[in-house]
Amino acid sequence: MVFRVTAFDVAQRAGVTQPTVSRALNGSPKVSDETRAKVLQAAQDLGYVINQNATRLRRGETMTLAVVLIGRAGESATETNPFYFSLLGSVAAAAAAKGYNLLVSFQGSPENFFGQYDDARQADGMIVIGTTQNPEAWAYFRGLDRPEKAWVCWGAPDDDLRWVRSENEGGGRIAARYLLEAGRKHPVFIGARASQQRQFGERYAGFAEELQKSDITPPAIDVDESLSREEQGVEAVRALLQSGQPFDAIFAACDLTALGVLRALSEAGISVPERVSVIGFDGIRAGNYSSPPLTTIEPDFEQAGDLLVQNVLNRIAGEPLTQRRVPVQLVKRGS
Amino acid sequence: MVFRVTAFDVAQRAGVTQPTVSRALNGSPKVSDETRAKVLQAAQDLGYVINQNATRLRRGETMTLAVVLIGRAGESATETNPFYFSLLGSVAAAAAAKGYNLLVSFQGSPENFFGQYDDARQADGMIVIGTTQNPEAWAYFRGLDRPEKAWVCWGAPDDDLRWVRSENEGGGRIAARYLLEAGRKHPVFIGARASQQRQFGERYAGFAEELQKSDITPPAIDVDESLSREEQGVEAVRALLQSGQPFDAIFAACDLTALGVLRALSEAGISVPERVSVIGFDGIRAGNYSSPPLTTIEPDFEQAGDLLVQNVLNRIAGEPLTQRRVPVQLVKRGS
DNA sequence: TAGCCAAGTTTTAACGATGTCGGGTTTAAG
DNA sequence: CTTAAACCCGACATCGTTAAAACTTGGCTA
Repeated sequence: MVFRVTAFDVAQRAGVTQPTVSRALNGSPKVSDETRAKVLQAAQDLGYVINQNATRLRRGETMTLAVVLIGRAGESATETNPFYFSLLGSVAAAAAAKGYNLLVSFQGSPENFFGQYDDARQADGMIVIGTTQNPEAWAYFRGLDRPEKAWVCWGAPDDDLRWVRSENEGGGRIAARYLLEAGRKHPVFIGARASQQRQFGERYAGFAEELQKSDITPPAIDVDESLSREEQGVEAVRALLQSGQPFDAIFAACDLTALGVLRALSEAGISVPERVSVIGFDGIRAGNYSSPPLTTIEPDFEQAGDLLVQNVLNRIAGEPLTQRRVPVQLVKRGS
Repeated sequence: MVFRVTAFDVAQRAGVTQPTVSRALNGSPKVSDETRAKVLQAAQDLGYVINQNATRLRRGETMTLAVVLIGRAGESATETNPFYFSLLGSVAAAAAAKGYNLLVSFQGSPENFFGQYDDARQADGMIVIGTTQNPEAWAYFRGLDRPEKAWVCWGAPDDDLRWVRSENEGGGRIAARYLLEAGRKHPVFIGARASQQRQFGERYAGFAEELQKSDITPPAIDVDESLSREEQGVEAVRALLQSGQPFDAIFAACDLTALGVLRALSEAGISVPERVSVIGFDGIRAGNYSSPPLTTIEPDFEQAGDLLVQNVLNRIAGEPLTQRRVPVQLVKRGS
């Protein structure tokens, strides 16, 4: 067994009692500068590191947030969407800035999440990030609006959940203006608009609203939500081609779908962006490597992380959610 | 404050003492079936969930592993390489299977990692995943081979660190055979072979060894390690073209580099795979979306996670590392 | 000089679990 | 019928910290 230095050891060396060490190190005002200096010196000499478990037991808080990543049924979130990695990185940065640790889970049934993290006091709050393509996972969080439960989610299939989301309508409008400026006359939306994915509906709404100003009513190809996002793009393009309706631009509900769209168009011999413009939503890295590189609407990842963390901290403090919309911007690439 | 049920409450309801509750729930043989049933019933009635912090303080172990993700200096690991997301997902699955929680960090100086996680008893062991392009971060782990420190890393710039790696030489040989079978006569290796990235050197070694059997000595384009992996591919192709040496196949040290290679070749008007075959290493998702889709050597991610976790558990138990090589396989796509 | 206040400490008591020890019951052996 | 060995379970100590209460000082007021 390895020898560990406790606050008691520090106290002995500094010639004070152990609680004084605690107060000195925690910056309590009720300790003289002289004593504090002695304690700090002793702590440094001995290489003292606080035992977080003792603090947590005593204080009843963990300074830890749990992040639960939900992929499609039977699939890890890593396979479902690389977007989540960016989001996770941003959440990690925001949590670290606030002094919080991050516990992540890619596994387990949602029913157990609270037992494992919240009830067992492993985390003070919980951030849920996942695909709406896993409705069973979300079912649990629906109606879990009890005040003592501190959680916030990204996206969310329902408006009444505690979500943080992109400025989807604004993003849709940006996409519309971009396509109009590129001289497109027949834009089409592809995405699971009618599904549980509220964000997609919002994206379409902004898109349609903006185009309406130019007297264009963009058709929307609703897709089969049981397919992967990418396959959705492929299938939608096939359906679109078969329908025979004219189109010269596609706004895909998300980047993975847009990549599927690019593939399907390429296979059909339709050149992008010459004959058809394609724009996605999310700003995933793979969009850089497609041919042509994917133009997209990208949320401000840093703010996304900040808002998720800030809002869950609000919940922990018993306060309501504050800002919940993440601004987006157009990233022009080649499509 | 929210009411929480403790083992003491359960004990009262079951009509036993609190330590008996502990024994009953932990499956101690020293408790009668009858008593155990009473305790279990009481626990269920009250919705008892154990307080992990108390257990951890008492037991001195946390059942938690820390994962530290290291990106390029000033960059989050999420930006550096999407490969890490797959690895993280696999580690999470393996840890969950062993009953371990996962604490992740994308931040902080390596000097603080042990203080934060190991010394403060927030984690029993540590898994370091990161790019060799951040030498300062690795410097700390060098020489940190003290037996009481339980850590394992992916990749690693030095052979004497506690690493887990892909079957790099085997992968190099597979790449070589693949290119030979495709009828290629002038294969080239692109990658920071001479850098601190040991894995790249191994990939080249296997590649060269296998080609040697056909009396081919593949040239290697060593690249500037200060560039991103992708830029390395771009620059290497430019250098290659400028040198005027003939080539009809490229084995890139990693997928991001391969994607850079594809881009540079495309810009130079060289068709893939007609004039030049390209093969990468890592199996990142973005390789699916390039044009053409990237052929690559992919490690078995599940095993990668298992081995990282297993080896760090070995370290925790004071045992040596066991299997450390992750098998790889060829993923044929279009390049 | 008694009385009081404030500052700085020590004392004491948790937080919620686990492990050791020992005694009381029951069962089996003598 | 006694006695020893299992077998259970309760009492108590403990992990390392923080918070509240009690207690010293010294300085200042009345």
